[in-house]
Amino acid sequence: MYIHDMNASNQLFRGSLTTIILKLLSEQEKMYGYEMTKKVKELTGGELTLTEGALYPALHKMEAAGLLETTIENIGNRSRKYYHLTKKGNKEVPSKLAEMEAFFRQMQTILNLRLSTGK
Amino acid sequence: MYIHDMNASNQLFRGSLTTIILKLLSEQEKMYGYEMTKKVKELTGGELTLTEGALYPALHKMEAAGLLETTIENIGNRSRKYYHLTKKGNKEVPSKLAEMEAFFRQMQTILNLRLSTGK
DNA sequence: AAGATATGCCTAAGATTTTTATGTATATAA
DNA sequence: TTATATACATAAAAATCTTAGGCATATCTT
Repeated sequence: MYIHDMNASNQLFRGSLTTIILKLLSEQEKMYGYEMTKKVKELTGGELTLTEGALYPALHKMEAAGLLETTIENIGNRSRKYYHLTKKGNKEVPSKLAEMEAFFRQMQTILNLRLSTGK
Repeated sequence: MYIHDMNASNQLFRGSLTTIILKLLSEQEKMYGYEMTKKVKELTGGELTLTEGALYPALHKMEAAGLLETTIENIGNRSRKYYHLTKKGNKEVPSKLAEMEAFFRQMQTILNLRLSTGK
């Protein structure tokens, strides 16, 4: 993630997709792509959109990198490709989250933002 | 802006440079490029690096967009190009910060991160 | 005095990631 | 029947960053 430019407020930030995918799969065991897009929309009240054009290439890349594995399940005449973390993928979860957290702290410092501690 | 991928931890996040520049200049009236790189390094204890290769093109783009204006000052035999916010640039500060803040909140929701409220 | 580092600007090639626009197919709701 | 939802995917183009320079002056070390 470099510093750059965010445009529309309903989209995601360059540089966070891998971390989001790892996080989702660390909580849910297995998910399919379309499900992830819905999940992100749901979690953010529709404010963030994970587009399929960004998601699928990222999933394929992560699979090629050995972070994810897939299993196909057929629902009636349609099939879903479920992704789940490999051992390697699992190991990367905490470090990626820590990295992101560190980055956010730094950005808060620079921008002097106040994000609710909140629950 | 979309979700994507952060690599090295010492670099900046894609999509935040414009906001950082606006914020710095909203606090300091005028700054020159090199000074901004030092400021970011200082603010983050050396953890984030604003590279000149990313910064200068961004400054030029923002100037072309009418957000910034420049004045040259000569210090001995060397010159500095100071950037300052235009009226238009000034108006964009709060909305950009709000956008970034909203984005961070959403990411916290998804990633379940806890950033200290702090201070 | 020489050499290294710091200050200060800049660009260009390449890589990466995302946007936008499609394409295909099945299922369900209007 | 038509539109929307589900579900996968790719490809061209745009955007942004990394890396790697280049140039010039000033200061600090040895």
